[in-house]
Amino acid sequence: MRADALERRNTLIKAARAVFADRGHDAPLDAIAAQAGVGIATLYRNFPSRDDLAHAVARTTLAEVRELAARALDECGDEPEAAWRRFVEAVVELRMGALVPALVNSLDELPPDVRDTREQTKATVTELIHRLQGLGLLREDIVPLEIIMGIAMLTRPHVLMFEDTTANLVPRLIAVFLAGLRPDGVPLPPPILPETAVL
Amino acid sequence: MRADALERRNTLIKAARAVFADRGHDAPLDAIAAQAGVGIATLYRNFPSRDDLAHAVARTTLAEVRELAARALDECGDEPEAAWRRFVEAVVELRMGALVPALVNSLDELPPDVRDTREQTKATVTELIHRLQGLGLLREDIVPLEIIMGIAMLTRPHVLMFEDTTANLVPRLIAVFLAGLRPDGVPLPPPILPETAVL
DNA sequence: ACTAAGTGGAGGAAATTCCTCCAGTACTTG
DNA sequence: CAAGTACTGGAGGAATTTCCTCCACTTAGT
Repeated sequence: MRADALERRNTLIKAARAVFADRGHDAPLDAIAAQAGVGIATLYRNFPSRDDLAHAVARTTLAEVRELAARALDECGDEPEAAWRRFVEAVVELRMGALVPALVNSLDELPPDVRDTREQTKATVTELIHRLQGLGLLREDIVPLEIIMGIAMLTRPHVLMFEDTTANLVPRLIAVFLAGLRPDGVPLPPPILPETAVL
Repeated sequence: MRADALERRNTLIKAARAVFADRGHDAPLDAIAAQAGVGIATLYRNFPSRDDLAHAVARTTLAEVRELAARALDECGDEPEAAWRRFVEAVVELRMGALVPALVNSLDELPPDVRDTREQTKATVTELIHRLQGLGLLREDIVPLEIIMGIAMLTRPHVLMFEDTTANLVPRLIAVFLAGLRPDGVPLPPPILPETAVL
């Protein structure tokens, strides 16, 4: 594969993540090509179907989250509090909410490698959160999935996101959510474990 | 106006709220008519434009929220904690997230009566939250708008919402959010007040 | 400098959504 | 309970959006 072609391919994946996050999984593919500054044909050549593109987005994003969780685990020894904060900030930045439709719409026929990445990411994130629970930084009565889903929901696309006046809103809401995750909060009703989810 | 026609009109508004909440403000009007179990012509006769319908949804929903806040204020004397819980539960049930696009897309040319209802609702909700802050049940470093927006974001439509396995997720996330709203949580960064918002 | 890999975007096909029209249905009133 | 009129449903053509192929042209790599 030619070097410039590979670069364009990666640009497309990034653009797709942004557009899926902003306008949902049904966003016109033309918009993604435009966002990537690339012709529509280039998109179709790289990703014959919408699902191919969605899976590529899932693959890279999940890998990034895994990477972030692994780093946070490393840093847990020294400064667990800061490590957790940085991890959440980075995940917020990734706009994971964009992944939900891609992963859920076709959980059954998910390509094996995406499925694997998902499992690995899930394992690493779970380890991180259990570690933090052990350290008394996160409440015990919550499962990792719920935390990730909460972040995903709060960072999903939103009309107001494009307004300058509310640019500050999402971080604030995340902060409240994180405050609610601390162990000194009021107890939660017991969870029912979902099978199907982003992570 | 004939009695059955009025009833259909109300059914349409409820259906529109549900469909807007589930599929966004751009949902096809046919879907709303279908959800209401009514012909498309009936929808167009009652609401010539999409905005007319959206405004009707906003009008009734905002009025309902105001009603709920007023009731919660009444009950604050006896059992403020339970009053707050019931208020939030009811607002969650209303799927306020559906309103955001309707109110924001055209804040300028919002019909006067909707604008008025919005102001009144805003005032009552603000009073309720200030009261609860005074009672030490809610943290002081947050503005009413942020609370409502948090609930709206967490109750927005979501692919997973339709899965039985995750039916339990939203209440849990709301519970975490509420826990984060309690005054004993960690302090939040200072807010920047948004001008434009649901409430 | 040559060649094969790669590109953009025009534009017809396909799908979706809009919205009018009118023959027919069913409240209401007397 | 009959008459009249307010109201209904949904077919279907127009308008819009989205898809996706095709090919003349460009450019990276050797």
